[in-house]
Amino acid sequence: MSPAAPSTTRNGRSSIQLTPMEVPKASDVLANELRERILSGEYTEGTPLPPERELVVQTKMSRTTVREALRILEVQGLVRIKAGRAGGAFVQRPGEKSMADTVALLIRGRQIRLGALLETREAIEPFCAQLAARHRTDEDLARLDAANKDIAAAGDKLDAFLQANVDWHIAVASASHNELLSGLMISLSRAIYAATENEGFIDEKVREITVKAHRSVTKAIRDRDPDAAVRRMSRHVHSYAESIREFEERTDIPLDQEP
Amino acid sequence: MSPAAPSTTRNGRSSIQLTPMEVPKASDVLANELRERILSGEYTEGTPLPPERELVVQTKMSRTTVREALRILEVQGLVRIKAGRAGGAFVQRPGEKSMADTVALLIRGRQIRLGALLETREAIEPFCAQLAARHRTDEDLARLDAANKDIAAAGDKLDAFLQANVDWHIAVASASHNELLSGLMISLSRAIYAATENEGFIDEKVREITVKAHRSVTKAIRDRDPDAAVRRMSRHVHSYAESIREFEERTDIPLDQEP
DNA sequence: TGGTATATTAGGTCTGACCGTTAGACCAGA
DNA sequence: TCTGGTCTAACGGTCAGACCTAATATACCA
Repeated sequence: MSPAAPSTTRNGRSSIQLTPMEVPKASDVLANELRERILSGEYTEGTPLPPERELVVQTKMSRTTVREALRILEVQGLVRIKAGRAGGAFVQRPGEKSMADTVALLIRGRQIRLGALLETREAIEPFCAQLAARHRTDEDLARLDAANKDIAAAGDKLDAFLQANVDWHIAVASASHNELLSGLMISLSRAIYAATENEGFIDEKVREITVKAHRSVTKAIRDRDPDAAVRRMSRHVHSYAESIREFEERTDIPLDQEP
Repeated sequence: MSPAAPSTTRNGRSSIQLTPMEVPKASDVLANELRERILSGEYTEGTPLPPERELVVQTKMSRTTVREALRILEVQGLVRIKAGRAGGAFVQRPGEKSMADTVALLIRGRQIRLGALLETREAIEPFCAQLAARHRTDEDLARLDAANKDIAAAGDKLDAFLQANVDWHIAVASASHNELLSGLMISLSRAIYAATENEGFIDEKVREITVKAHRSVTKAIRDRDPDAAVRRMSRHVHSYAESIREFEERTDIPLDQEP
């Protein structure tokens, strides 16, 4: 007797079950192959892939297909494509940029509230500060100090203030020496920047408080005091978020509100 | 006299200054146009874009160009392309999936340490639990309970245990009702799952502790007790991370270590 | 030596054709 | 009435070949 003979239903039919099958497209096959080689480290950063016409010869695929595969990798941030002689597809490791782009798409596409962005920052950034206090280098400190200087020098120029503000937050994230966290923070910072740049709530007082808070967190990081860093950063981002929330209530113009 | 007449240099040439200009590719132009329309909500989810050949007529571009534009949007998760009759490009909002894919690429591409993943989870998840305790619905609770049931029923089947584990963590994230945070957690959970599924450190004791911890966090969420939720979750993910770190030291096989 | 033409090599775009898959309608046999 | 076969139209997927455009290497000339 066969060990696993398919049983039969009332129709007398075999009850073999199949799952929906996927038939990959040629361009996907090539893209996957190349992606695997890039991620495995077989091609190091900056290595040029063969020219399109050469890939056509090697793969026996049409140029259309080859180009689609390259376009996929380009959008995923795995290659950078240059035109002209000595051009071609150059291997690139995905960086904060592709991450930030995806986050930006998610935020716009899902109409994520500004409040949710601020909440997320409240979750991540204190921890970043803690790690920064543990792992900071002198170079990290220099960047923090530079940002503090810029933000003090910004005066009442909103652009300069916001830019220096973002720079400082990114410097903290970088000092954590956790690339994933810093990538997230960079994405978040950009998104919050974009969402607040046209807001009128940043007045003299907000700027003053921000400068002070940044300095005190910077000091904790300089002194390698993780507890103080996490506490002060937590307080800072929380109060910043609160003042934005208050401002939104006050002005009664809730933007990006969920339906 | 003309108000802004360009001065002339010794060459007799006009001294008009131009900044470096970018010449976008045709496919990018179309992709940007369509992306803008999708994100602005002009096309709602599920609406089909015109067929490729129709876009060719409308845009006066070649089919090659149109297809490249659609491919870009597909990779960015903004459309889903189906072949066959009544096929075409259907509008899609970017979701956790595209986020998770990008995170996965970043992790592999940058060779991010498992330790960094665990750190990141330690940063995010306690905050998720806190929000979950505040905003949970009964539906959220049902999912948590279901995951708890599955994890208890998993016995010593590693697959089932890990899957139920991930389900529970995702359920917590969803209960926070912050789509950005939950998207991040889903990406993270998948990555940690992928990095630990072949590890032998999950023994009887680890499973037991995990089940208990999940239950206690679930209770805090059920009781709408944010403080307890954040405290217990923090303790749970921290001790989990610690035991992985210990295991890695013990087995002395540091994987994905930075150079 | 230094600028300038020219050739070469790459990607970017276009055309037109054909293939493969799918939904739907219709028909024929059990 | 169910089941399967067949046909057609409407899609995306793939292909081959051509030409355009940009960037650069290189030879050339003042």
